[in-house]
Amino acid sequence: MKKLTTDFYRRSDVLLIARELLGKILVTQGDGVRTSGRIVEVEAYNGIVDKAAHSYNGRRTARNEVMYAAGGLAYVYLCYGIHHLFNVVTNDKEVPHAILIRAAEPVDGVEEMLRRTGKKKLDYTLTRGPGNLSKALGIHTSFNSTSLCSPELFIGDDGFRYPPKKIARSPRIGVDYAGADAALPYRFYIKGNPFVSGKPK
DNA sequence: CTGACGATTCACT
DNA sequence: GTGAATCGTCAGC
Repeated sequence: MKKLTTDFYRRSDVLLIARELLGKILVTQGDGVRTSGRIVEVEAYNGIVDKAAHSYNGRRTARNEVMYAAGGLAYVYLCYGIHHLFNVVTNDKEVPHAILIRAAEPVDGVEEMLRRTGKKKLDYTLTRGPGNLSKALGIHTSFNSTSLCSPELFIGDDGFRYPPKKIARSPRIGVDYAGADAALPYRFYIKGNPFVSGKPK
């Protein structure tokens, strides 16, 4: 499996990168244990012109500072005081694009992921939804600003590709506050995959 | 310093 | 379908 390099992340089309992340493998590795999942659902956040993004209108704070870094870093933040949400920072320095990873299919370390989440057996809830995914992979805010080429956190390509007809797009989830931008079709997911959040369609 | 709230999830009606 | 959990962040005073 090849690690994606900074060239992959530092391109300008965040929608293209989001789509290409489908089928890639998100890996975390600590204490010698590897946990990973194949990405099946993502959402793009388009910099300063996207009202749903933390960086809307150039907003720049201690929390979202990493969105302004050059692509290839992780942006992790706490939502609702409970859930750690994992994003991939893309594009060049000073262009705050990011992609939220919303769901994956478990690949390695299922036992470890069950232990972290307190679940008894593998089912669709293990890595379905951004909060659950982060919990299963052990992602927390200390990963914020970490390089996605790190040994303990990276995204790999094992050559697997979903057929284009399996890829669907839709408006993003949970961004109703964003007015007209809430309707933008910036969510990409694998049709029919049980780990994809939201209602099957 | 204070108060409002969120790129969510889960239990319960 | 509805509401609670839970706390860091941020705007405003």
